[in-house]
Amino acid sequence: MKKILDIISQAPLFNGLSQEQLGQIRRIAIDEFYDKGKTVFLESNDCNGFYIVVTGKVKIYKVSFEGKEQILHIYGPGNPFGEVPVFSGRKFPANAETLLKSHLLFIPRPAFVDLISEHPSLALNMLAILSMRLRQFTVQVENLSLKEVPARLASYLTYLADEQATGDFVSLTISKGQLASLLGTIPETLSRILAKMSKQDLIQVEGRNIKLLNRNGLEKLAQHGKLQ
Amino acid sequence: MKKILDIISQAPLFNGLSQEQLGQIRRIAIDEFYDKGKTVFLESNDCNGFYIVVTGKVKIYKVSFEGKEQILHIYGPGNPFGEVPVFSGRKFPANAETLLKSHLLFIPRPAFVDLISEHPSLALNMLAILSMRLRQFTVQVENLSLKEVPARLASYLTYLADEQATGDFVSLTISKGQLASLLGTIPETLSRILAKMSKQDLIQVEGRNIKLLNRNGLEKLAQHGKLQ
DNA sequence: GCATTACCTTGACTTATGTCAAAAATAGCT
DNA sequence: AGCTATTTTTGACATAAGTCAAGGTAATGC
Repeated sequence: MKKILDIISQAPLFNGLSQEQLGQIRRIAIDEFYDKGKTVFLESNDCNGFYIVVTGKVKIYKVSFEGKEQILHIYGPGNPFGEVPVFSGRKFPANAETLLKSHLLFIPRPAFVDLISEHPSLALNMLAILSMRLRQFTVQVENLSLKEVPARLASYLTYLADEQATGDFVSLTISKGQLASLLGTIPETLSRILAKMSKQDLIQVEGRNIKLLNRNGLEKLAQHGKLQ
Repeated sequence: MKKILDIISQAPLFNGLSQEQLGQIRRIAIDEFYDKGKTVFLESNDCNGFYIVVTGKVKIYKVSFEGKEQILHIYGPGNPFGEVPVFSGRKFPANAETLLKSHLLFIPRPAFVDLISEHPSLALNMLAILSMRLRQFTVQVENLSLKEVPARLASYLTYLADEQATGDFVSLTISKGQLASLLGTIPETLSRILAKMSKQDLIQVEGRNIKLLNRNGLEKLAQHGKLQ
């Protein structure tokens, strides 16, 4: 119980709220527990609230008619998701599924809209979160439309290295198949490109652990490089 | 002067605001006038406010290292743009350029943040707008990653027909080159696909005017069809 | 009205990436 | 550990869409 309040108190969405206000949030939130690989919602579902990840991991994704999947986001502890229909009405824009056993909080729409109307800083926090997501989407569209798969991969690897702050060692937190889906490609293509990048001594792959051997080369590739 | 207040009073962002509040907005807004084809901002620029289109048209776009352009949005009268850095800080996520001679309002960040803190409905309006944009981005990512160009085009044409509510006649409001950029392709490819769709009696093209001859076929193509 | 520019179309060619199939490696389970 | 299921890799092949280049059409300005 204490742990939950810890996590939500550190979430950017609740940044700057008082203990009293956090208590209000906790009181309207409903706990939901999911096993790995379970659907949280589908894009056809109606929505009357949004979710926050307490523990675990959730992917937000679209699927084509032919069955190809594109991951839009992967969210971990502290991240809210499914808020779009709270403010714009209508259905969810995509599907959500757990990647791990997960504990989620469900925040019902009406109670949250009341809260946000009372607390301007909550509204500003939510505006900041949605703005960050718009920013991420512009990067994703840019990557999909203007860059080839090797550049997207290089970009992801250097991003991960920065995030994990573990020097030139990176460890994937998702399977390579899921990474392919996140990068907008398929496992076969990703596998081939990892092999090529290894052959050119840009990286060294051992399962999910990847060592970046030539950070500079990767960054160039991420911007505009070709892989021969 | 009266006309400007008319336009901003009808913008979804200012939905439900009183005359007094609209007057406040007008007072903090700064008029800017641009010729066709002028840069409003670049993604490297710092931001201390956002814009609203009064008249004209603005494209928001990214450019690859090789010079290929991807349009993210096209905004007309009443639409705000460039709000992302107002709430998330940092630089603009993309570039903005006028497609027509345009009259814009620039809303300085500090004054707007004050207003939004005072008026919860303004905050909720902005949340609704950002949510709609996130929704549009999920569609754009889906289109780029999971659909081929013919499907994207068919999707755009049926969308336009619905929006223009002019039966099966559609008229492009942008050049075919810009349309190619919006769909994430190049003019040559778009031209070929328009020719193919004409040959299959799906559409009939005369300059920027397109007649949809087989709405059902186009809708099927938009979902999962192949064009032979 | 004509010239200049921008826009659009068509053709021949290249290439990145997807498809299908099968083998290899890894992870998970009893 | 040993077996199964999943994930990953590799190969041969197909194809959508990009590149380069040239010609045609439409629009704009003097």
